[in-house]
Amino acid sequence: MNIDNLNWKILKCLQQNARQSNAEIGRQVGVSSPAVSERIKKMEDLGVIQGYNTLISPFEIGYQLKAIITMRAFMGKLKPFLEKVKTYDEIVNCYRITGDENFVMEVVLKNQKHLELFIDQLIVYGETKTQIVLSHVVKQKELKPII
Amino acid sequence: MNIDNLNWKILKCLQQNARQSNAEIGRQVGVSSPAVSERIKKMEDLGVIQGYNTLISPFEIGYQLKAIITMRAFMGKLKPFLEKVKTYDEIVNCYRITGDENFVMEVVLKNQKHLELFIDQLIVYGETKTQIVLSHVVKQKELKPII
DNA sequence: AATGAAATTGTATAAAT
DNA sequence: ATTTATACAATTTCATT
Repeated sequence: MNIDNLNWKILKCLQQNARQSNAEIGRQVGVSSPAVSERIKKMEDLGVIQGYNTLISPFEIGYQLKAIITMRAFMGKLKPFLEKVKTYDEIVNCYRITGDENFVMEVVLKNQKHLELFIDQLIVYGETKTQIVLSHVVKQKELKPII
Repeated sequence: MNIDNLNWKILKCLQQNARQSNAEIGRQVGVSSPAVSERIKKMEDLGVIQGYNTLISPFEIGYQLKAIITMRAFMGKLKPFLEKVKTYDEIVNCYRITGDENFVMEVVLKNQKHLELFIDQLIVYGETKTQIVLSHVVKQKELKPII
């Protein structure tokens, strides 16, 4: 899809605050609200916009620990893990990657005990490496047009 | 903050689609729209809700590559990198982590050449390890209440 | 802390350019 | 593809419980 300047402005608004009204976006980008509405709908239909999320502070709702867990699946366990991975509430994001390791996951946990129990579940599928998150230095940075 | 059952239901709705109206959420959870509005506002003020994002497909807008880059900062380069990291448009997320390595980043890139140029910028600050993302197996999974 | 009602604002649709 | 007009829906504010 060719994303023109106006669509980029709309995407910028939506990335900053997805809950803004179309009328408010229209005011910021200089078109009417039906124009905004139609362009957003088209970008949704074409898969440019994949959804609207709410960012929740894991800490505030009781998840005291965040970790990055990298996993190298055991022989024959990659496919079973691909099925299982969707069922873990702890895994917020999981990427399949190239290299020695097969998966990198962003996980949220209540405490150390929860981490231990969670790793115990993973080691059925592969060898894991756990890195505890100290801080979120760059958070869901907005995507910009490619020059 | 103590998040009661009703707030959890509201958060569930907002996580599924942040652009739903308060009236629509109210219908789903069984309260009036001013009640939804007030509870959302309180959760925003208390930092439980940190914002509303739009999920954009990097591929559709011309970022053909996604990578996970892990970095071990050189002596004396950790603090300078903490300043610099916010300025890179390629870095969508960056976590500071425990262990041998200091940062793990999720980056979006146009192509291989862009990746090469980007890594050239990073190696001023530290030693990097790049893992190319093959697929996004679990995508921004919704946070659930802790039992 | 939630509701109901009134005023304001936003959305959706259709007709026109 | 966008605007304007219009009918309908949602939001905000506030009095009430």
